[in-house]
Amino acid sequence: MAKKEEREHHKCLGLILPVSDAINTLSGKWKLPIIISLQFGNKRFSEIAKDIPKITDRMLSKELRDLEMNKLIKRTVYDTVPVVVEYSLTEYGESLDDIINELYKWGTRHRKKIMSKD
Amino acid sequence: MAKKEEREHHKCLGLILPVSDAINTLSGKWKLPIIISLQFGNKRFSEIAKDIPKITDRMLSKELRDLEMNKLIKRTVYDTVPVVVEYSLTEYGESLDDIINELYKWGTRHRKKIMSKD
DNA sequence: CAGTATCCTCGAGGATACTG
DNA sequence: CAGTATCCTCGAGGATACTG
Repeated sequence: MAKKEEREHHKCLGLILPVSDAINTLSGKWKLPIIISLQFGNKRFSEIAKDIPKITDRMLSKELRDLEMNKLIKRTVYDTVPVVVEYSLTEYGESLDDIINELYKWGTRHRKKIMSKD
Repeated sequence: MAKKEEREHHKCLGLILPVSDAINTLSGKWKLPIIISLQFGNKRFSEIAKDIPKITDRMLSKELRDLEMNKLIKRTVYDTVPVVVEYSLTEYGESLDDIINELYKWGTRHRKKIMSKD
């Protein structure tokens, strides 16, 4: 009967849609690396830049704005002389921890697999 | 002392590099949706296409080849008349389960957050 | 230090038509 | 059914120079 396939398809869609949402919000080379850098503490623009290999100022600036709009990080300007700008994870940004951990575990194994082969 | 920052930076890099590897291998709109579809059982080309909203034949074909090259899925041709082609997850592909689960959990919450706001 | 402005490349992804 | 071939768009991301 076709009923079963239909039910399966709906269960499948129920997984695909949220996963696609996550992919869209976290897409690109830099968003997760930036989050990871901030997991090690609040940081200033140039400190994040130093943490992430090959990122350009332009991309860092762009992605920080994007992450801030999505409430994943917070930008704080301290009214000192000279001005200090600090970025930090929001609680929402911290909730990415589990995803990052799983990506880390899988990526580590994958890296080994690739390295050993070629 | 600078020693501490250096150590922190290395720990940070140790996370960023494998995560970036994972991102590279799984990049794009379609790879994880395809994997998810195959988590529900072995499927034929057109069955996967039906599962995934908006994917085109061209992209499905391209991504299937890519996933096969990375040993995440397996393509089997049955020598029947007419020929039947079936795709399945490899064990390695199944190891993406945890990542997908975390993305699903986070994506579900994120979806709700977005929906309620605008 | 913390960015912005400008210009550019290239590849992901879509549209459409076709095939053994 | 299971794709391939061709053509095209657009935006992610890089390079470089500049600024309060």
